[in-house]
Amino acid sequence: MASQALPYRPHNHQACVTQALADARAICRAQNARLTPTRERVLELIWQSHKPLGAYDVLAELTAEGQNAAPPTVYRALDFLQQHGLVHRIASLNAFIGCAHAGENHTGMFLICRSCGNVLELTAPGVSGAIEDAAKAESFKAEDVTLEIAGLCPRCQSETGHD
Amino acid sequence: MASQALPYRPHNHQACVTQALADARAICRAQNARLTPTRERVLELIWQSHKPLGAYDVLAELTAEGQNAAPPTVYRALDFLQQHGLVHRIASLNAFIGCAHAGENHTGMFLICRSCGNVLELTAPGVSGAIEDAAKAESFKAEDVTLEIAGLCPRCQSETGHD
DNA sequence: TCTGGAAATGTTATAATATTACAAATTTTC
DNA sequence: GAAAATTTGTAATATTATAACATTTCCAGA
Ligand SMILES: [Zn+2]
Ligand SMILES: [Zn+2]
Ligand SMILES: [Zn+2]
Ligand SMILES: [Zn+2]
Repeated sequence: MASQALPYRPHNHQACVTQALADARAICRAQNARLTPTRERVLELIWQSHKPLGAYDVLAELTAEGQNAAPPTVYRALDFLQQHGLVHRIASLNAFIGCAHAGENHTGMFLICRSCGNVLELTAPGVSGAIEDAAKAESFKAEDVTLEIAGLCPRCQSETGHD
Repeated sequence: MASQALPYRPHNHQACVTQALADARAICRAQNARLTPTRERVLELIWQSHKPLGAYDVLAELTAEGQNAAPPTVYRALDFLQQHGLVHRIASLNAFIGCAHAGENHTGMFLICRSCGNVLELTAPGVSGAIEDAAKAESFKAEDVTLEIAGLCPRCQSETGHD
């Protein structure tokens, strides 16, 4: 069996964060986009863990740090990060998570554990292909796909199984 | 080419509504669930068209009709209808639409036109299968799938093409 | 037909998420 | 350095959803 994906096992998460920030800087530089301090800090907060964070959770952190922040501060930063493919919004949770495939052209598919809250972002060509085919069969021009699967991650399945 | 799906062409929509209500009554009877007047009226309002309706749109209608309605009135009715598979919530729109496959065991896939607002609910076995495979590959136990495709419906594509 | 419990509804208040509008400051471009 | 564009500050408000508790309606069993 393949080793479990990152969110599902202990790992040096700081490495995830560092890598994500480095990627983000490179992507913004390449796109001539300004990763300002607030935007970068919001991205870092979003990457705090593999669990999605609500906009108002981000806001609370910024406020706690003494930043002069209001809802538009956060939503603007999140809009910027979304537009540059650095974070995703999870519609079924009204929350945001760092993109695990920033820079790659991809359709995110999210496995959301209802027990521990961790989210794994996948790129599944088979799924994307099947979706495109289904849309094409209806002559529908697909532009944006929201695909979110709620359930139990491997770790949480085994835990309940041991009760 | 196959004829276009219902939402995308003129049709006797009242027939859709009548059928949906008849199906709902049968399903509730079979499940020993009470399709009370408010619940039935909410379902009928949701079926008003093939465009999703917000909870507060429903509320406004009920109020206009002189019903003594508050947000919980609507959300309770919607919860009931969702639980019995009669309506779906579209997470990316915060809105609700009548289920086009009530009674069938299905995973809804929604094609949402960003221009006209119509939504087509599909059942695509190929897509469901691919999603299950992808989840299984991560040892993830999928329980609930949110699949919403935003784009342009056939009608709206041809209109923009003629500009 | 009474009656006790369950289910549904009424009512008020509030929580949680997101946007509008306009002013001020900063950065970039020329 | 001035004009233009972008970003940020600030206050108010819109939109979506839920909590909490009282009241009513329904229905099964006595
Ligand atoms: Zn991604
Ligand atoms: Zn889990
Ligand atoms: Zn359905
Ligand atoms: Zn359309």
